[in-house]
Amino acid sequence: MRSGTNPTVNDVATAAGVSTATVSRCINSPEVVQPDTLRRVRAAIDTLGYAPNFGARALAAKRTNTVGAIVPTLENAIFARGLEAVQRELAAAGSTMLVSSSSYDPEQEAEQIRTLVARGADALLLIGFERSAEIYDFLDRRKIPHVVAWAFAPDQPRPAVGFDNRAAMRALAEKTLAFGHRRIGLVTAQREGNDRAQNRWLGLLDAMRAAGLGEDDLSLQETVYDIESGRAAAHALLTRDPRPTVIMCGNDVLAAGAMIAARELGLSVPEDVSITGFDDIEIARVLTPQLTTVHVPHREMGRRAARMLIDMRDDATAADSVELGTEVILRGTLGPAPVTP
Amino acid sequence: MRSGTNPTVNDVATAAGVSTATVSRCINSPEVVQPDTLRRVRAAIDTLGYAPNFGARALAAKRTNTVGAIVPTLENAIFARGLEAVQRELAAAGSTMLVSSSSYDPEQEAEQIRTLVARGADALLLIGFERSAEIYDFLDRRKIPHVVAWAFAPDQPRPAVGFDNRAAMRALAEKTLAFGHRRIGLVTAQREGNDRAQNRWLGLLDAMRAAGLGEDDLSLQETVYDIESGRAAAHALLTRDPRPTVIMCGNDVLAAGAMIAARELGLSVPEDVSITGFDDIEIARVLTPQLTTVHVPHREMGRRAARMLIDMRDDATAADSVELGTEVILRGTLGPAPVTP
DNA sequence: TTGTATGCGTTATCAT
DNA sequence: ATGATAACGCATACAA
Repeated sequence: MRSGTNPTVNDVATAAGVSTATVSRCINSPEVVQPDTLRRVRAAIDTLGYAPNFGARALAAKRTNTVGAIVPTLENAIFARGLEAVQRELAAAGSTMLVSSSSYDPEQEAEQIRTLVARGADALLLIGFERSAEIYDFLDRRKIPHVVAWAFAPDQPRPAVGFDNRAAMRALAEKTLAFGHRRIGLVTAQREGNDRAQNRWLGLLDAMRAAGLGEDDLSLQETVYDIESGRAAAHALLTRDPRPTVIMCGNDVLAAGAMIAARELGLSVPEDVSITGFDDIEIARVLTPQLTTVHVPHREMGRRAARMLIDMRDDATAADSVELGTEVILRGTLGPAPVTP
Repeated sequence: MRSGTNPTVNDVATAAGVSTATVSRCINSPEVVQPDTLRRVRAAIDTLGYAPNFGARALAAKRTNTVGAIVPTLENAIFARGLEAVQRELAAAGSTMLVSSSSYDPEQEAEQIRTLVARGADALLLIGFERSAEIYDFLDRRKIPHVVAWAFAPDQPRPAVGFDNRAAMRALAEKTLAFGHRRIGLVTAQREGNDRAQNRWLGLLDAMRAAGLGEDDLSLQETVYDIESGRAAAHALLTRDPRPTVIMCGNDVLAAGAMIAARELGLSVPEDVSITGFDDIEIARVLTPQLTTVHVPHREMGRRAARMLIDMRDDATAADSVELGTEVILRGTLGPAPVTP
């Protein structure tokens, strides 16, 4: 009994009276070994408390069973919920998830992609399409399977699982316009380098143009994704003259901030001003009144992305992109535009 | 030029006209190599696009520069915010964070601990003290450095960074009692296997006893941590006769659910019923009125935990536990107890 | 300061 | 079905 150091295949092999190769087989393809020896080996593994060494395994098998996920932020139920689904699905397939968050910073994202690849990630989950050609080149040269989630666009060659941000926002904007709103405020994340934000903005413009409005009818504030910033941005919009009759927000978190801004200014929602969000996370239902938003199937997206990642890693043949549907959820924060100028 | 396969130390060594050992040194302790050769080697690394193989490195160095973190859930700003801090701090020290979530399930947590250890995690971040002796034995035998976060108790031997859940809840309860509340409802997570929930409950009892109340004055509902469950649990408490004059919740998410329940029942907060939370996450400020809660320094906790993990991994000498302070935040949801029976 | 040589623990190839 | 053995790519003790 060697103590102090962990048991190895060798120890197990000796204990079970077989070769190391057989031990390895018992672990990786038990179906090819005789039931009898399998039992003996497993017993040895148990009594010795053997567990394969990760590094050695990765070195020999050229695979880590690890997939990396890089999200813009963890502090947001949107990605957290999706990631939880990713992790669950990966675990079921024997893989582990490595996450990191880029703080919505392309530079950091690039660095983290490199780090995760260096850490031996077999595949990568990325959010949104927009990133530098260098990074995509890097992934392609290294042949790292990767899927883009939270975004979908028919013309994008890379495997993706997501939804059409532009169409979804357009649908919401059409409802909004149908309520008679003509002076529109938009609180959005920084659009540069963020195709989701960009497309939501474009979707809004689509609807506005179809209704005979132009960019002049839109006041816009770019900000980072947190409640306080949403509040500040909405405050700025709501103190303009003329005041927008509706504040559409790039996500529910910003919308929650906008609700606070309205409260501060003594404006009632939706009588004085309407507010809309995007994502339909839990916060949408705790606001008073509840938030009109776009429902996005985050869990489903996470699951599908994980499956795709696993398939791509095993098959190497590029998977087909998946487009998921979204749904406009009408709740109390969206009402008719006030008639007063 | 060998194509199709990644360059190795050997390739770099040949290209730079040095030995593999020197290449290794250039990467791991550049200060011991001559500036001139260092430059040559770095040039070779660049042109070849060399990156160390993770598995080989882990195998040879017996270290992965990876630390695992297991949290009860990712779908909750509480842990998400802390984890983001952990990740940031680890990254600064050249380590990567492996996360997984246990869904508040001890069995899953145990399995994930084993998985992360098998994945070569150098150290582990755990939430709360309470887990089976087997798991602690496992960690001790394997000599896996680990720190417990989100909890602190003077009598606990294991390194921890957190706060005194019991004292914090007691402080909040004292404020509540000072508002005249005598019939108290508690919505808590399942206490068994969750020392945080357990201690918050005990803290409440401490305050109640000090005020001359007993367990009879407390109605209690155990539930899982999400808004809908919080709503249901609070609904159950609020339809009891006599109705509690305050619903204290194990965290802000449950409190958000309680707010919905109150709204459903046509009860105004805090005129008809007061509500309190715990954690002070963003949701606390978007509720109307804003939520009275206990502020917990999540980011600070994450940072400290990460530092501790790194120190323990490098030093092996057990670090000292850190107790962080909390603060009762009085906001609109806590008011005087209604006088009507 | 640099090079040589060996070990790290597995998996996979090729026999048997 | 099982065994022997050669990679796998790097770090490091030891030599020079």
